[in-house]
Amino acid sequence: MSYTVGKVAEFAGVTVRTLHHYDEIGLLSPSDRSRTGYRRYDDADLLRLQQIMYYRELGFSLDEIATILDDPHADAQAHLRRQHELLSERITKLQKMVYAIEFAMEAEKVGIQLTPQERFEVFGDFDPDKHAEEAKERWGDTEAYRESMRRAGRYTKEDWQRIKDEMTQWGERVVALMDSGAPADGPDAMQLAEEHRQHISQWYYECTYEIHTGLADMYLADERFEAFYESIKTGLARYLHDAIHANAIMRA
Amino acid sequence: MSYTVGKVAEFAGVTVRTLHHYDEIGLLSPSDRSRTGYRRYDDADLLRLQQIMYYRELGFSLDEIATILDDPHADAQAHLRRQHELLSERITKLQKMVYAIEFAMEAEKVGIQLTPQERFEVFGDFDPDKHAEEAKERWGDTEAYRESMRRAGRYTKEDWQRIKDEMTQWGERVVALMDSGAPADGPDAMQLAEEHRQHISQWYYECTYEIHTGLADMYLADERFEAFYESIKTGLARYLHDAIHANAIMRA
DNA sequence: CTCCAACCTCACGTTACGGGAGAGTCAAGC
DNA sequence: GCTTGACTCTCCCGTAACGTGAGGTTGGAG
Repeated sequence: MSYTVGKVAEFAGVTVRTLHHYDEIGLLSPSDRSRTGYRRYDDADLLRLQQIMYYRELGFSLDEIATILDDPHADAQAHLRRQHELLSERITKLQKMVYAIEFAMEAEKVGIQLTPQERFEVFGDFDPDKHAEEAKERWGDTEAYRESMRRAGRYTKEDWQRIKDEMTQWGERVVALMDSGAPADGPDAMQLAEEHRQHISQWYYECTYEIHTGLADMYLADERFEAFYESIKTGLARYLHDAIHANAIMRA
Repeated sequence: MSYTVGKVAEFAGVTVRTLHHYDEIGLLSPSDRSRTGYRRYDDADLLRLQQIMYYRELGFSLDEIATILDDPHADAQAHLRRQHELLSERITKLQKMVYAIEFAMEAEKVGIQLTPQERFEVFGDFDPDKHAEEAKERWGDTEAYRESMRRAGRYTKEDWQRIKDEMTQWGERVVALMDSGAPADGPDAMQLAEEHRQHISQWYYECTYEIHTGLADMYLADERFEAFYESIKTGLARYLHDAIHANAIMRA
């Protein structure tokens, strides 16, 4: 079975020009041509293209990919194994970025100032990246964008005042509850934790139980957050942490 | 507090040239200059740079980033929320790719032929990507690379024969165990599951319990794998699945 | 036999910088 | 106060990985 450029381009999700380019630079030359000069790709070519796309996704230049793929010591399995490893690392890195974002969101909410170094910590050791179509189409005037903008992003000053007030009140209630000696995993504390989660979901972003416990961990693990909550009341950071966890476990 | 290009470049992990470029195209112009013409970046500039880098990581062009960041309707929180969402989607996509790789590795091992469409399914809707330094440095002659190459990638024909034999033997023992009526979550089945995992770890790639259960799920969920194992013996796919899961639960 | 879609080969344009030239600037040490 | 090495400035040309036609050929459905 052999395929034309158009077909290959179609199910590989690249343009015909890209395939022409790969042919030009010798990265992927179709193993055959029709007598009229049409490119004909066979299954082996497709396998190579697949490898190319994975490595490209992982940020290698076409030159590097050529060297990698033409290494006689590495077979298909070795490539897959390698790609698996690199992908996993990349996911870990992106997860760190997600954490950093959650941190920044929370920091901004309570007004903690980040130093420039802190802002860029997560960018420690990588370079640009592309996402293209999907992201492009999403931004602009898609439904998802309007939805997210509808939910937040343009509150009035009064809204912000209300949000702050709500939060302040909530804080007072937590402190009062702590003073009353109620346990952090009791029903009242859990109720307050749930309110906190819903407050975030309503005004900021959808806060799942997972994200919420992530925040709770942050309150304890990060000295800036800990200092912030401890300055309100001694033991508050841990109390919040425990209440949020108890709540998440019960409801999830 | 204000910073020079060099400082900013340093803790943002970009080159000075990049910052010059962003200034040229008006994406990020330092809010001040010294009387001798030196660029001076303040905290607001850094915040903007941080946003730029996140969006860049997410694959937006500099043009698009400019439009996005200059949207008066979106504040810092809105950007963070949006970035969080996009990052999560991206992670999901990469996880799908990891799954696809695991699938391809397993398929190649047992000799299942993939159609071109199947090969590219995961590339459905995105474009190039870069990873740069980290990946570049890793490839070539780093310790990690040599390590992985040492472990696999250049077996002799005899090695391959041994691997195949080992696998065949193992398969026969599983079938025999099934015939004997032993339960899939019994100690013998679990032992065979563990051997399977170690076989993969030894010859192919490090197969964690998590990956192993992923494979088990694949045996049931994917009709090609199911057909493959069912053709050996009816009920084998599920038997393997259950044994691997039982083993993973016990040992983990 | 006729189309139109798909293919071909140039060939110039674009994005996001890299890298160097040539010249001015800053701060630490003598 | 002077040197000197690291840092900065503004051109400006180079590169990678394609995008985007221009102008011409082919192939298969009707």
